[in-house]
Amino acid sequence: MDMLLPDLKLYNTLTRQKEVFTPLDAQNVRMYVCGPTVYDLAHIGNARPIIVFDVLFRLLRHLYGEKHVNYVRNITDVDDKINARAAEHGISIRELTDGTLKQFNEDVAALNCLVPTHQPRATDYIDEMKNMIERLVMSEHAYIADEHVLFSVNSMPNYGKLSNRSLDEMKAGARVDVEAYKRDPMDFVLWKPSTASSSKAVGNNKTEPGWPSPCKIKTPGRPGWHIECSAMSAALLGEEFDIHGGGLDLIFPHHENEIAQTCCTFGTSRMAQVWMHNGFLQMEGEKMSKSLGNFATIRDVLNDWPADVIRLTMLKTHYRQPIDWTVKALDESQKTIDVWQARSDDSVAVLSDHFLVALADDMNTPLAISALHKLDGGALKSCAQLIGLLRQSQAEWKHTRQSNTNVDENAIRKLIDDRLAARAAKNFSESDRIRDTLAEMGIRIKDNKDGTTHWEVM
RNA sequence: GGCCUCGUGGCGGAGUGGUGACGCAGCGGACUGCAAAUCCGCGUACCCCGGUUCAAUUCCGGGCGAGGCCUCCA
Repeated sequence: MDMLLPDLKLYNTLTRQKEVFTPLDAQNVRMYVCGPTVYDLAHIGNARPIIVFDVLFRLLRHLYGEKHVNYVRNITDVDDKINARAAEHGISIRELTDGTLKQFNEDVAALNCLVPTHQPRATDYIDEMKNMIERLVMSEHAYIADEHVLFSVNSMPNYGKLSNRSLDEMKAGARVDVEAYKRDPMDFVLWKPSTASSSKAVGNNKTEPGWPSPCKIKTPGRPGWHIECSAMSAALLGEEFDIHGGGLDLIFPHHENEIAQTCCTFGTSRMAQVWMHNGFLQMEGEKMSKSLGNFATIRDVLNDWPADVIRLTMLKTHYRQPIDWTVKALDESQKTIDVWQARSDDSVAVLSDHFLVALADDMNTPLAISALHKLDGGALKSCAQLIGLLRQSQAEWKHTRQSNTNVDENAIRKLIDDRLAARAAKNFSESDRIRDTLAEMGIRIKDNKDGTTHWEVM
């Protein structure tokens, strides 16, 4: 049993440096990561934070014990994009979000990600949100205007600390029209009114979702996006917790606003100790977008590549760096997994120090992977499994690989037998021709010393 | 315009104030009828210009280049 527990160091966006991580309570290490808005299939870029923080979840469980890590990844199921999409498809909002959430859970499970401790849905926390909003209004951090409730950024001296920008700078750079009811252009919405008329599909449960509003506002309304995460994290992890993660793009305004809401509601000086942000993914050197035609859902990618290949490709680049998602990189990863599958076994599990130390150093997965290349047997398997790789048996892996091509085992066997016969007759041109035929089918063969021939999917 | 990243060999990608990680590709060898796989062996890489230093790819300053955010995009 390996007893090495290296110091975990994490890069903190708040301080812009790597820091030794000390949980507020080692018996209950708490992490919150912003999850998907369930209006459509998640794309491969969405898979990056899912996988990155899954690795961190696994590492924390290793360091602090499985029962002592509390990981919350929320589901945003109230949002204008959802309303629009439901109307477009002529289905109810709940039908859309239920269906999309089911697909998301399937995709994430297929990527070998552990299920978080909690996966709260925003609509189950409306009361908590309203409660926070009322507290914020009472303490004059928020105000009511035109049936909206807005957070007053000027009420918070530290506003902008996470993204390191001052209110003056933000105003100078503002590029959007400001609604007249805002006291300050940077004030953001905590609650907004819902109107049936603003929806194109009136009736049949397709109007904007609405709940009784807080603060004696008569019109039913719905929460702003930022307040969801503040309410759910407080409800499930408390007023202060350890790690808050998400994509780089969420630093501003989403996380900045979460901090403002949470700290001003509870009178605390911080929401999370450590703020972590993953970099973005590009497709073959270009930004992924539907207009460029290089948009891929997790499902699309899973259709072409095994989960281990996708995970390894994600983890070959450090989580804070941009990734260029290419077929070439995926191909390389597949070769690597093939080799690792052949080299690993279920013998005694030993975690490599080099591997663990690399992982503990701000999740330096590229360095950890380089350590993996030097391992074999049970050590390779146990280390790889710590980051969610090599969880399939060799037989399962072989099956996974074969399922990517159309293999007809009988036909292959027949060709191999024919080739063996040709070789026995020293008819090498014929045996080479058969080998080429097999190669075209995506089958690679090896002649063993004992005269038999082994085949596998390329 | 403001804020924040980043520029390492053919490619991907770590790291370090002073013995050129690691993987892929490539080359040579063993093996093979020939291959494949495997094993062994091969690489004068650190954007440019200054500065600090005995010594800089690594620290500091400037420049050039790329990307992200400032729009409820992971």
